[in-house]
Amino acid sequence: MDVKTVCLGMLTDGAASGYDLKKQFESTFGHFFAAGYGSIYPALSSLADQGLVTCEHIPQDGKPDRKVYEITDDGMAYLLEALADPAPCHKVRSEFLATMCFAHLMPREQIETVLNSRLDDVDYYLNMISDIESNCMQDWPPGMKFVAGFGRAMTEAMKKYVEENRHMLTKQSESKTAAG
Amino acid sequence: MDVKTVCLGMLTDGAASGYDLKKQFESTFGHFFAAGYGSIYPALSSLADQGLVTCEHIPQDGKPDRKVYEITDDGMAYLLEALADPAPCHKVRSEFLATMCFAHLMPREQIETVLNSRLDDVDYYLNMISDIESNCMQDWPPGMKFVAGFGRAMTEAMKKYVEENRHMLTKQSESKTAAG
DNA sequence: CTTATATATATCGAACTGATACTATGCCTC
DNA sequence: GAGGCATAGTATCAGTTCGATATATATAAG
Repeated sequence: MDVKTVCLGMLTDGAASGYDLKKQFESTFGHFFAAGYGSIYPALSSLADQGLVTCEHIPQDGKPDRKVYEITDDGMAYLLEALADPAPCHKVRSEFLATMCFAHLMPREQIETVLNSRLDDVDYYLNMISDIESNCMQDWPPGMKFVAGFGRAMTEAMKKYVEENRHMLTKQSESKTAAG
Repeated sequence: MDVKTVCLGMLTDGAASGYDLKKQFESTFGHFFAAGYGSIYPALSSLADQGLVTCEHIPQDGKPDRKVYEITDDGMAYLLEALADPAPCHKVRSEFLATMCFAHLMPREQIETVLNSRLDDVDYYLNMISDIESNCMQDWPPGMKFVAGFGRAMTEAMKKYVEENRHMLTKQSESKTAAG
């Protein structure tokens, strides 16, 4: 399940351009699967080369052509095959936790800053997920509801844990006294 | 905070080889920051080139030399600078959730398989974290305790959510009837 | 009149992933 | 005692992905 396959899946909801997909990655998919132009455009080109999508060039005044991609029958078959993976992974890559492993090497104030920025990020995601849940939920399949709820549950668990356990990292005795 | 910096951080706990670090990535760090040989060895070479670590070749019978790396004063300074990032990220990349977005395109049985494999994975991580907490916690700085607890809290939240909400995805009406 | 934002494309180097290769010892099993 | 697997130890490589940047124009805000 790479960016290519996820783009293909997004196209089951209707034809779209790379720009459209990017917006969806930023809003709906952003909290569990990020992708930038550097992944999306090559993915769409490759899908078109393989005949899994068709591409219609729609000219526009001044702006570059809009390239609108649509999934084909072959593309649908390919997608269903990809969805048959019995054990799709769920990976976390956390520079935050990596940093906190070395909290004993950091001054207390720096630790507080990092923890606060994490909580800011949590609020950002909770807002994003609220938007998903309130604005667009009607037209979406039940899977999206499950995924949004998952994001909310995990993000709230993160908030709770950080708030309740941050004191572990900021007991005076630990900061700036690596040698003592 | 890339693999290089994390390796450097690990070396603050004592000199180690690439092989040693890999074992630590698999056990202690695995649940939030994965890295394979393809990242670790180039990272250590690069750190040595920059003078952030020293490398001692220890010959062995039959086996290749053990290359034991040790952090230098420059390396320590570099690490402290890297730790000063005020907003280190925490990213999720979930093929699992991406798959569940398209659950309405999958037969019910396939969805069940995916959910069960997720719960197996959850148990695997809970065991890993229990090992961390019971075996090695004494000698470790408070940051590691925080990080292990974080992993436990998040993994338990995931388990709870999946168990309580999986029914959303497997109502008969939704499976195999994308056209109906 | 300048700056920012939105629309829309595309590329590139650096980083990372996952698999594989190579060598040697030891242990288990058929 | 031959084959397979685990452990110890190194290393590389193709394919993906990330993050930043470039190009071009319209429109809104200051």
